[in-house]
Amino acid sequence: MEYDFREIEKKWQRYWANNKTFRSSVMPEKPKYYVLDMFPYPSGAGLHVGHPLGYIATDIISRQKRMEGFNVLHPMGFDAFGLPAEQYAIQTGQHPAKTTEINIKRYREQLDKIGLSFDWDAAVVTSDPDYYHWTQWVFIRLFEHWYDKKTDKALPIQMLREAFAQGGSQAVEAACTPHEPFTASEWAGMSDIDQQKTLLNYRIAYLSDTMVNWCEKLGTVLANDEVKDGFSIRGNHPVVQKKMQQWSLRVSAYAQRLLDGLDRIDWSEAIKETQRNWIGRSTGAEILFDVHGHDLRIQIFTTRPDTIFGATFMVLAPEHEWAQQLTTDAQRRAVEAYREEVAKRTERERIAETRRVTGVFTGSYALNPFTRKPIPIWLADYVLAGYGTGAIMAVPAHDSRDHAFAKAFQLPIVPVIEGGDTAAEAYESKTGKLINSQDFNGLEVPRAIEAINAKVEQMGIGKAKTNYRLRDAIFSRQRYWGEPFPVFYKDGMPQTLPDDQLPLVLPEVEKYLPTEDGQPPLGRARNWHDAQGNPYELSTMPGFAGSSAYYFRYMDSKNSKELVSKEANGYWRSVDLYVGGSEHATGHLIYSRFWNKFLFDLGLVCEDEPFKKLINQGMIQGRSNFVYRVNNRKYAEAVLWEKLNSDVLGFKFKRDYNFDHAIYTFCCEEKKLIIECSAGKTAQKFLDEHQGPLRRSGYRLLVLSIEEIVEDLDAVLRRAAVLLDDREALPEHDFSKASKEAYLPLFVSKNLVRPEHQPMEIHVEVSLVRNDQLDLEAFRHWRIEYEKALFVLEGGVYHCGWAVEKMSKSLHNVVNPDDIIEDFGADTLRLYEMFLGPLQSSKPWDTNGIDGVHKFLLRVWRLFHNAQNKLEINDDEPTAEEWKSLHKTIKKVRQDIEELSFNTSVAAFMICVNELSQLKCRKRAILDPFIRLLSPFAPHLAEEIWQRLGHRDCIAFAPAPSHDEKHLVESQVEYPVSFNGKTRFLIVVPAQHSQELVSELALSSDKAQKWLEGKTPKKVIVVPNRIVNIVL
RNA sequence: GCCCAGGUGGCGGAAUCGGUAGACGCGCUGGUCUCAAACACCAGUUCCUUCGGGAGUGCCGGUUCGACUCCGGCCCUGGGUACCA
Repeated sequence: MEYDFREIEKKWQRYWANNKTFRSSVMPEKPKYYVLDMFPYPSGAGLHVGHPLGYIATDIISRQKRMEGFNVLHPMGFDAFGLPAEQYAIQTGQHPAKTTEINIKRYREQLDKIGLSFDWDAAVVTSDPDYYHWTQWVFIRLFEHWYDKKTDKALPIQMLREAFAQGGSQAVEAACTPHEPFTASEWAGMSDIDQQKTLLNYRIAYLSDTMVNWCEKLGTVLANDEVKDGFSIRGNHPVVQKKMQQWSLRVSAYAQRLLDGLDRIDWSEAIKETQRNWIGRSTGAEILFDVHGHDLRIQIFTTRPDTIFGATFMVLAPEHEWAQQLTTDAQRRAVEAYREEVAKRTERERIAETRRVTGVFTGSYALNPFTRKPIPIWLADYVLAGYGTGAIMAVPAHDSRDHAFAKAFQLPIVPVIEGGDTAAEAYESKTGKLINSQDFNGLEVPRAIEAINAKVEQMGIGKAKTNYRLRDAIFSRQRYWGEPFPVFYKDGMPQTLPDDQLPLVLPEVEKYLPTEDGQPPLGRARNWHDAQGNPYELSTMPGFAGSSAYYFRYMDSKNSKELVSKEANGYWRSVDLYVGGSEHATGHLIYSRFWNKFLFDLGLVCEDEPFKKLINQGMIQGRSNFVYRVNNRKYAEAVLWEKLNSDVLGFKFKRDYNFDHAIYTFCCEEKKLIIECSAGKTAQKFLDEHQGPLRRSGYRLLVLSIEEIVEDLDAVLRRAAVLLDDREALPEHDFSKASKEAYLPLFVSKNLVRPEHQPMEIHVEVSLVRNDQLDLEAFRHWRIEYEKALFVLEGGVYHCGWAVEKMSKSLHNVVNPDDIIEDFGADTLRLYEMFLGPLQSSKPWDTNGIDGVHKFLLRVWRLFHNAQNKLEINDDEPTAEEWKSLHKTIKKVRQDIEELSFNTSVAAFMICVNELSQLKCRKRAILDPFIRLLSPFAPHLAEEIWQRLGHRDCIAFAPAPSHDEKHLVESQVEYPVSFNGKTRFLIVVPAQHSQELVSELALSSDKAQKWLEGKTPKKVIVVPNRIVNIVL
């Protein structure tokens, strides 16, 4: 083999590993570049070709940056805690650490084969105690801090204690769980336990009773981003709402900063928008409404205080704390029934019943603070307890949900903004003047909002308020395979472990299931308590715990004293380029920004955003292949009918011939011949029953087995022809052979399939198909039931159908990178993944196209080697043409790399190689920079050639070539000449010609005369170096 | 429903400060080489055509000397989100 990629790739992968070529360290004299891939969860299935897409892209960037003189940090690791390993452990008893280790090993092998320049010395594995030591350590800081709204940062709990001692709860403005206010003396009078309970309302990591997403099947709670449509994202199991004591992280405290930070980072607008929606900021007002006959004031939240005169009723969440008190005796039974019904309903049912309006009247009335008119108070589940104040003023005229509710329960609809037909539907637009609003009539909406807010504040019944949809993240999981909390309980109150006792290592358990009394699996661990016998927390941390600060550990992964040293963090700062899938938009990418900001507040890290630039690589979809299994009988009848009907036998046949209370498949009336198709087994029986009666009526009966029609249609037709020829001849029948193997699977090539064959589309393993042609032998061996399959071919081949679908085992379209590397090499795989299309867009994988890039690499090899496969290179001075080919490629490729447009840079390389091959260029001055330019894309090939060229250091750190404009200047310009915008011909003009001269040359050229048709042009436009357009 | 991304040959895709639409590759067709096949190499390949040319970047309209690119309206596909007041 002239280009022996197997040998070359093995050699250089070994070289890089042995020499630790890509090991990174702090080098203050060099500029840094930190490029990171979202680390994978090592699943049992291994990598398919879709996974390394982003890794290859970041590898090209890393290699390019190294050659540009940057000190590059390009690490990889494993997000190793997770449900699949634990589910597997439950099924098999195998320790999840064991399977995880095996899976990691396999991932590592697969990644190594691709030639990725990772610094494996910096690798982290989240399930490694040396790693989760720091996850636990950060958790303790989260527990030991609270969020101060005045300085807008996290502060130590000790400061909060001091503030409470001095001025009670009024002394601070903190992000906290709502609770009764207390004075300094009340604080001083609290027991230690009560003080601890109170502090939990403020801690950033806190324990509380909250409504959680409980997944019975997984036996654990899930965060909002782990649930979709009432089902768990992992495993698709039903999820219900349940109140439980759980750890949470006060992410909501950071809502505004998480929102503001988005404006300072270079992420795709789509992801930023998703995060903005998830954070869900809305500005409005909280307003108190008196309750008629009660000494209560209900606080509502609204974004439309301008519509307060249209508030004709009030709605509370069914779980609202005052729902009971507000219920009158007459309504009590109805209210209780409704509250029970709502509580029982699962999240899933609730979503399924969206748009079904339900609710119940409490019997009480609130007073509209402006009109003092009583308005009924209802309970309805379209108002959520967890948002705003859990209560709204309903304005049916200007809110569609309120409108639907008012319609359903015949409540009044009063328009207060002109411009809509509010009897029919809600007018939700914020344009128009106020009506029915006393003093505020005539004001435009924005002005009215200001005016009413001011009035509300003046009346002392409310104030402007901003709300966020973003909820605190539930942080405990009732599972085994996760980070243990560094927490023990004393007198029922949580306490964190001292730092010197970290890491708290995950204990062994004999079974990975919950205990008999419903405790999490850690309830099975022996001695799961501290030295004093205080029990440890039984929950473990969720998946996102380990991935929220991993990018800091890479900076200083061996540091056993700190999360990250000041020095390492100060040098690497934050990730310059982060690449991963967009599915993490609302999970990982929010949580890690939150952790980062928290660590920033504590002065532990120097940047408040972790990922400067983010790219979402598109999914690689699978390309499935199909075979078409047909109904044997339908197929046999169809092909036979096609022949009989096309008159090849010279007689007219009828189909579905009705005779003597029976329907026969085909009949030639003229010759009184009936042809019947029958499955082999039943053919003899059919013959015995029908032959006699038909003969008596003067008909002859030819029974054909389906098998013989399928196998040899011509022989069948010959037999029929004989019978048509000779009136007297009796058909012969021998079903002995056919009857044995009735209905062998029959597959018809794609273009021969007809709907009347009743085809079934069957996914076939894509490795059995090449260029959409089926390997029949391999297919027969694929499945035992296809061993004796019959095929109807086109031109000797079976053509498969295809479709683009998700790459998945069940669709048999998974392509393994190892196989591609075995057949074509890692450099070809790398190049082809990039060539497929833009990094960010989804595109189907099609192994068929890979020959193109492989041939390209072969041509590169031949550029340097002669027919004897010996390096052949000379030191001749390149021609202008050769210089130009090289330098335009350098310019294009380097610009494309900056823009992450790798598909076009591969195309540019191909063009360059085609040109240089054409020119038979073997000049060192051209090929030496060329191979350096190519090296980030095809590093193995480049290293090998680089070494053969006589270089002793490896190409990975050779200087990147840069282009020189002087080689790109043109002496001649080719102008397309168009008439009325339609291009007609080209003229070649010296580059220095003026526009007037170009215009004259265009008009005077021979070809122009034909298009001018003697007319004088109205106008001639010359765009320098671009185009000439003649307007007639 | 709302938000985002995207609709270009048989396929993946290229070209957007408006300036030759279809680069590059696959596939296909023809040719050279070969006993033959594979490989390799060369030529062709948007569609229609009366071989003059005409049409063409989801659809309709607009701006312009000129529109895949800008503007208005609509359709379709993919993704996200869903009673957040």
